[in-house]
Amino acid sequence: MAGFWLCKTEPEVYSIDDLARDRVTGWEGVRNYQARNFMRDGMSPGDRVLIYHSNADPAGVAGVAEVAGAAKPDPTQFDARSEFHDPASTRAEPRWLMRELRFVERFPRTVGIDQLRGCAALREMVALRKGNRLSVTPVTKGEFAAVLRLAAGK
DNA sequence: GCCAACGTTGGC
DNA sequence: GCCAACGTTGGC
Repeated sequence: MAGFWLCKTEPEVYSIDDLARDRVTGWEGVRNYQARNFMRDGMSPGDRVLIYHSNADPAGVAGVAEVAGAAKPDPTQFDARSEFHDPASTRAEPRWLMRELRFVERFPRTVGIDQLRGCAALREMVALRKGNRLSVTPVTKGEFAAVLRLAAGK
């Protein structure tokens, strides 16, 4: 049974269009334990991922990716020049993990946060809950389908 | 730029 | 283990 997720990204840093160009990318820079655990223990190859543009105009879900590989150490944690460098992490016991994500589709128009909040089927979606800041959150099958319907203008 | 909400850090 | 201080997120 495939799973469904939502990953946030700031499009000025890395957008769905960048993913469309790259086709596959390592989803680096996740530095929150709960989000890491979702990537490590929750995700499986083939899972579908809503790509959410945060700090953006418009903010909202811009497209879909899929999980393309096993969890592996995020190389930026070992890079002293990276903003994601973690001097407390070791190669023997890496603290931070990432997944490869593969581009699936870009929506014709970003499904804005107002549309998401206005959709009854998304009322319980973790990413929309008050105060939620996790960059990786689970999505139900029904929620995923509802976002695709909004993207299709239905 | 503001600020609510939340996670992390570190002194004790 | 508590919790105040601090840093970050992200919508507006």
